[in-house]
Amino acid sequence: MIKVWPQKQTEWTSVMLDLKFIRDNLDEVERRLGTRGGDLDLSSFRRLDQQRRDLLGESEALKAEKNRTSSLIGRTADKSQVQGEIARMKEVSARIKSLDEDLKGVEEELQQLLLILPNLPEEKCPLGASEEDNREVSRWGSIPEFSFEPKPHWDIGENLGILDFERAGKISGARFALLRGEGARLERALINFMLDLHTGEHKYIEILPPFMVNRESMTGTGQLPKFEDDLFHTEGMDLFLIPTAEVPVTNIHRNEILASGDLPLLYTAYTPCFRKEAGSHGRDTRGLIRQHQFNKVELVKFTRPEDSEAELAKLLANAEEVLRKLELPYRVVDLCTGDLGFSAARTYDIEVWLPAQGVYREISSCSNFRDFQARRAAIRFRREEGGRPEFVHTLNGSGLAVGRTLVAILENYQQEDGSVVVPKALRPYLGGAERIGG
RNA sequence: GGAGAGGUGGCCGAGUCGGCUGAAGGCGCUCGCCUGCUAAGCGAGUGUACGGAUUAAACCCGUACCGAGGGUUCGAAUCCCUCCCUCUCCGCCA
Repeated sequence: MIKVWPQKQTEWTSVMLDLKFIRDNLDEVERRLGTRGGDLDLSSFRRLDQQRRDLLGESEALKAEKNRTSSLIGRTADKSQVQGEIARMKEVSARIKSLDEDLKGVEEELQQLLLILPNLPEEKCPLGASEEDNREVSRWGSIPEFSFEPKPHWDIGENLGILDFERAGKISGARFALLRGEGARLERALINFMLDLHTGEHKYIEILPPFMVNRESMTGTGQLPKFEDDLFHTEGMDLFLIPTAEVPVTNIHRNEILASGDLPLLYTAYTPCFRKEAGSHGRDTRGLIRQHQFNKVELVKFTRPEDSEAELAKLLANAEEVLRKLELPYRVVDLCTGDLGFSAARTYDIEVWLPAQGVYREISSCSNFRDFQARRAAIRFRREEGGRPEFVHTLNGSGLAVGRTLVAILENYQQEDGSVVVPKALRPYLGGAERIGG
């Protein structure tokens, strides 16, 4: 059904948007990418693209001549008759070599340019510069009322002896946490609860992928080359710690051609995630919200192009279902063009209510990448046997960020006596316990 | 870490002292024929990317691709160099 790993490298021309599409729609591409804000310079594209095609044309014409003449030389028994041809071909070969060197330079320049171009936002995305302009699309659940001053989760957790930031700091440093006893068990319960829900009710296939990946995988999903600074890199082996399961799971089918009948393909994976959080100094310094290492259950889909929009809605609903079952209040926002991630064409964030801060905080991000990652990673499918390969659409979303879910439970279910009630849906995963502490 | 073997099309598998091999042969698959049905049999077809041409796609023309990159040569799957990967044995290890 599904083919195994081919060895072929991704064609460099498939690094972003269709080369022909950019060429033919330069103004539209410029306009739509412009809605993301920031600097955008496509002026060199036209020049490089034209140079490339000129060089390619000249080089290939000479190669055609070389092939013809060499074949003639091969068929001539008496080589003395073709000494002139041989001498001429020697010069043609030198010319080809020179052209190809120029071509290689131009293509590398073009590739550099294309690899750092983000995806085109969908036309339906709200226009805007920052998260201020995101559009709220729904709210669910009722915000809990407290007869006392609700505490932040770090106080609740430390008081219960289930969260230990101080010792984590000693062991590793800032932005690390240690879970203990019922805290550790709660985290593990959440992972199992989420995986069971997505594999059982939502029919995703469970994956346990490698947590370290190579450069090609990181480039395929769009983390590289632009965001290397955010990634942990291993010494000596050129491997990166994954910042999300999206990377290894989407790359499962890199350089593959799937059958139409395989789609949509649904995967879910629990992994730890590792992020440098460079550039976020001073933000969320307390608590579990922003860590160098955190757990996440991810949902990944491969779909046919015409299905991806509907599949994004389902993916979002699948992620929302986790919060509904846990009875945690949340809202969904439609990210504006300026707040979209590099690879995403459309993104819905789910934000859970955190009483101590009195705000909604992101707990899931569900995106449609359309063919952006599929191009970079060469993930294709055939509509029918013998048909031309087309790019699939890829999607993914958190289902959910486990640490932040634990935060939400501690804060929303906290009691005046310092104990925390366990959501009903989670009790079977905690030996039936109804409460932590107290 | 040490020793050895190998990487060819969807798969298996040939490639002679470099030349007409995108690549024999087989299998699979698709279409057609034949046959009460099935099986067998017969015939044809069956990679991808880029560029050109085209209103556009297909067809067509050209180029490239036999793990990757470089070299020798008029010409390389075939010769040389470097790297990567896989397998087997030994060692080490959860």
